[in-house]
Amino acid sequence: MNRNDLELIDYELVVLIRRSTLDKELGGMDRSTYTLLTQLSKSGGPTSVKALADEFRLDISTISRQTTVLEAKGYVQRLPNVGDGRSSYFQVTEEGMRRLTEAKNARLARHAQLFKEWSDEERKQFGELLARLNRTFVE
Amino acid sequence: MNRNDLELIDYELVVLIRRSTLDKELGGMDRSTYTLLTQLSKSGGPTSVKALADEFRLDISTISRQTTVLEAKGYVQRLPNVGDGRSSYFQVTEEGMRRLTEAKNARLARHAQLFKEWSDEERKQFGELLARLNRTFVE
DNA sequence: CCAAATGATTGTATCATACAACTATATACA
DNA sequence: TGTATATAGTTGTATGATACAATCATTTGG
Repeated sequence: MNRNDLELIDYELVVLIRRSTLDKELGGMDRSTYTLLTQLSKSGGPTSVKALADEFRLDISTISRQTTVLEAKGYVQRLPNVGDGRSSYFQVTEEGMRRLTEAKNARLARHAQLFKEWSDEERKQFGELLARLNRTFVE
Repeated sequence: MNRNDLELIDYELVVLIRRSTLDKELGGMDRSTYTLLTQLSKSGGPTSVKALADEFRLDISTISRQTTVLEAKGYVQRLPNVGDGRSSYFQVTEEGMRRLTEAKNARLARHAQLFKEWSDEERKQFGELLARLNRTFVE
């Protein structure tokens, strides 16, 4: 394994993370709202606080506060979990989906700009490599 | 431009950033220490608080506190700026370099593990694409 | 049936950050 | 040259995201 390649990846990941976390908003929506809504809209089934906490590797209390905010904004609604009275399920509301779509389009427009000099092949490959890295993290 | 490629990149970047920011430490060193030391060790010349703040796009006050911590730990030392009495320059100490090298090696070992299933070509390409993206951000 | 486990909420502490106020120094120009 | 303005840095204060602890309600297992 070529050490230089690893060093480059290491350094560029540090830079990327540092820069990216400076963006407090994603497409005009704060980061936690965007990621939670994205996750809720992608996850097939009903999703509890616990499930979100596991997915994001955040404390249950943190997710509990975030979902409370989302609920207050009307972006998600709470459904009773008939099988377990301690928890409930969240699902994205129509308003939430509308806002998420707006935010996502804003982000895509920005990314289209960022990647406009790249070839189709490069964009495709970059996305695939990122996905592969993320799937590896999970393990 | 293929919208699906952009969507994949968009989503995987969100996931990557979210996951990565959970790591409060990089190679046994907290994130700000690691990034500051890396920057100081890479930047050819003497580096002021202002220069670091510009580079990281953080407030001067934030960098001021971080450098104070690094100085207290003995990882950097302050040199007078003879041309300007308001500011001083920072440089990494031997101890700082030693600790940074340790941390970097720890990170590289972890990355070697993460990327062990990748081909040489994929690692090389991923590093290059990351670097390209980061250089584009700057503009 | 009761003890232990689990999901969620809320209180509290910590940390990274930005902004504001202030100090010291440098720069510009009248 | 002297003064007004700009700039670098530090410190005080506020905010937001987070973890941990305490607590409550409910579920599960012996």
